[in-house]
Amino acid sequence: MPEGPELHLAAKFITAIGQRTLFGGQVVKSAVSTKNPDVEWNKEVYRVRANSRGKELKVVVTEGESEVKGGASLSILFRFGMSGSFKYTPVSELPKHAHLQFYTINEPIPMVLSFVDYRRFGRWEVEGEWGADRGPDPIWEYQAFRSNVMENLKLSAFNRPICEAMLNQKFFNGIGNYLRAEILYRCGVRPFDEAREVLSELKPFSKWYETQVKQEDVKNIVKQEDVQKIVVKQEDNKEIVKQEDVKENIVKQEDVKENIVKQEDVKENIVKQEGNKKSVKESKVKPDLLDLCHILPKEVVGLEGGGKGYNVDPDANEEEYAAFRMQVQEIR
DNA sequence: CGTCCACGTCTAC
DNA sequence: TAGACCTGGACGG
Repeated sequence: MPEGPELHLAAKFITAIGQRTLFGGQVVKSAVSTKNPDVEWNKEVYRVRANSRGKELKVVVTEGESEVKGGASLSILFRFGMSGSFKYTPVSELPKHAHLQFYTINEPIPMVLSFVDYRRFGRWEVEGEWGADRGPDPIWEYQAFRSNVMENLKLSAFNRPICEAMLNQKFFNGIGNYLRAEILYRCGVRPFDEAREVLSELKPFSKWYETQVKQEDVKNIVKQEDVQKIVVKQEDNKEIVKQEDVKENIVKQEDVKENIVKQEDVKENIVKQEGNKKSVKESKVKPDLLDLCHILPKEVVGLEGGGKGYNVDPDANEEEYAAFRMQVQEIR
């Protein structure tokens, strides 16, 4: 499933668990996982935490009950492929396709944190570094992300339709098939316009982001957008997002100047254009395509847009944590 | 039963 | 720039 936001949620999930839970023993690899390396790690007690960058996630294990200077540690870099996820379950309910397993100690019930990946397209590398061929994270390194695109528009990577260029992880690390479709849809850019042409029109520094930083008004802008944005359910989402649909439906556009997108077959998902124009006027600063590469993933993660999403507050109390754990034993 | 489809890379021609 | 790499769910006959 995983695009940038899901990797980020997975990292938060792992870290939240790691703050409460002691792990111990070996890191176990499933017998069927032959392409991925063994993880040489066997400590009586260790901690886990994780962080993510685009479509990569790093798990760090450190020896002992608390992180001590000079203590042994090891990091594992994951790419999730099409179906990777982390799950936290009782050992007695070890998920099918759990290809790498971290076992707890001292929990009421023995628990296991697993990298689950039924298609096995996912990869991990021991002590792997962030992919040198992958760009900055649009959520957490927005300025760097934007410059990386704007300063490289001359490259042949931008010689292609914007919808293809947006899957290039060298520039759009964390953007996948679903996000690129949603982003294009939201900013009314025709998917098959040349990337260079679309992007050359943008400012090197985001007007939207400047406004965001300066004024605390931002919330209002975001709110306004939220009000008339249609929350597309995952199922409906798939409808729009299929490549074929993109081709067939988004290609027809009439009033380019006003960014009016006519999508004919995407019945349930048409945002009324009137509403759109209105919002553009009211909010003055309309997020551009690159802004949306920042905003949309952020919304998915639940940092914006009304407190939806998993509440993985590391400082939550035990009760909240228990509830959270029951609710979300899986984050993709 | 069968065919198609899936939030992603990889590498071989 | 096609396949290859995988499992399994949805849906058709």
